[in-house]
Amino acid sequence: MAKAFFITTPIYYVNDVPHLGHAYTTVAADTLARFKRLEGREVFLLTGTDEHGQKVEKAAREYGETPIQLADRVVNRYKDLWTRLQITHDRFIRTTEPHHRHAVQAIYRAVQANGDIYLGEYEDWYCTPCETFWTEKELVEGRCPSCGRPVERLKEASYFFRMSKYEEPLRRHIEAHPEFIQPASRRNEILGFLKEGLRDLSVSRTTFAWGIPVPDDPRHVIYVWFDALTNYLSAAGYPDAPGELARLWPADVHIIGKDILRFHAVYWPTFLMAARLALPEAVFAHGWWTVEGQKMSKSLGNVVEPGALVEEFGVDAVRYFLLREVPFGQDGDFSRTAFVHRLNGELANDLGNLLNRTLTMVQRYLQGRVARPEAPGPLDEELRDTAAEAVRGYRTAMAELGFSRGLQSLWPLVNLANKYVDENAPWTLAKEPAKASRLRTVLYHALEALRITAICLSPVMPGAAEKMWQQLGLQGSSVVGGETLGGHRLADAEQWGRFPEGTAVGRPSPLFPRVEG
RNA sequence: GGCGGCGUAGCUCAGGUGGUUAGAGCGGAGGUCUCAUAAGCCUCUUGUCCGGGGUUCGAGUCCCUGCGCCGCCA
Repeated sequence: MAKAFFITTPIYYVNDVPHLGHAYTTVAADTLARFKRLEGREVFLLTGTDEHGQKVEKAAREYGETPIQLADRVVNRYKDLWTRLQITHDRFIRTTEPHHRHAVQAIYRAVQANGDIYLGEYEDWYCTPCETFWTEKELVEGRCPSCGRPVERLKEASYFFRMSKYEEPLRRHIEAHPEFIQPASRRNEILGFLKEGLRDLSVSRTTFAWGIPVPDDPRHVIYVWFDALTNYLSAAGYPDAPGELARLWPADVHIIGKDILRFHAVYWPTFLMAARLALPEAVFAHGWWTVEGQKMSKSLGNVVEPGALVEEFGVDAVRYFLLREVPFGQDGDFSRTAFVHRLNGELANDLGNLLNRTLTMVQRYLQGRVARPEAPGPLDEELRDTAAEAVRGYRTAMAELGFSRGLQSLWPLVNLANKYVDENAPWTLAKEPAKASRLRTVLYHALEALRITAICLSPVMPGAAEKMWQQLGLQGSSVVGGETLGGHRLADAEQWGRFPEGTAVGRPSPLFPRVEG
């Protein structure tokens, strides 16, 4: 069976309330998945939740629930949001699944069998009331960052992973594979981190119980990152479904936020090396959103709730803004004015209005019927060539996860189509019977630009693309559900002149109504 | 403190290996069409390219230095 294009999001901490950052990562991953399907690839998109750890244990106690009861209840916050954001994941994994537990213990044993696990002592700052170890860096003025009380130096028995052994192999791998850590600035950071030397890593804890027991020593729970990262393998069929594993692993890209880069670019690959498993092709760390210029935080009360945005502006505008506003990999700012500008300027005025005016003219001047174009003149050829260039730029950018560049490369086509309509003035042609053939040609080409644009936009704005498709009178599809438009592929956007003659276009209806600032 | 990066029009940013009048989008000013979501289209607007020094026939682009900002690490 052919290798599927395997994309992952992180698994999100089940007890967190989903915010803009979660939505961003997942929308980006979904867009890449849809783009790859549009290219004709078989895709596997994985997301899920991280459900172990002390915080869940503690929260459950406060609610008078068991940890799994809590997880079962709050996991729906993510599932519901992904439905609203039209995420087309193939699998939603939870680390509390028995299969995952089995996989984590299996990879632990594999690492152990390789001689890379040993018993040692973990020492750090400990807060007794919170039953939590903190690193020097996490302390706030030398006190517990959670409760503010004094901490003490404490040791506990812990199993260690011989990560230091893999410092050099990892460095060589990163140097030999420039695409392994993206963007390049993050790659440099990791190389810098490696330069200071890798220490062995504590991979078990005894201070809490809610986790996966260490095989043969159940007093210890496996370190949360060892547990969490393994989801990428357990969801892919490791260790008991070798056929599925071969179809999926290695992952083509782990899409993550920059805050968890080190776990993915250092810990994870060294775990895999020790378990004698292939490394993922790439880890792509995106940036962070501020809100109205300020850091998002609970205390500031400015946490953006993605569901509310979708409610107010629609899922397509939200997805578009997130991917268009900021080059993927860089930090960005989410502001209401910026959002409204993008929505009104690019989606309503440029794109939506182009669809609307074109369809109105086809209805009015051609009785809604798409007719065969005559031989192309210079203006027609310019539009055709611009379309080809737009799709080319789009395709290149999207394949590199350059979502913003990908969308940007489409707009010269949208803008030229508007200009093309103005220059050819169908409303004037319509007054002269002798120009009937030219009139049909001009409207045909305007529709053709819209057809191509709809195909290219479908990974980013599935719902809007589908509405465009329907208004254009083209054959039905279920883009929102993850299908491509009418089964159309990117190849269909690369060919000019495929709009079927005789099509009866639909009634125009504003695609993106303008909103008030 | 160590390593890395950045500082270009009001705003956000492009500007491989140095070469004629430094660009885009947004914003702002004016004009124009009427098919359209008070949309579209056209024209125009401004830059000590952070400061200083240097290399060069020639530097936004290379080197040194100062200032400011950011990231990773400690």
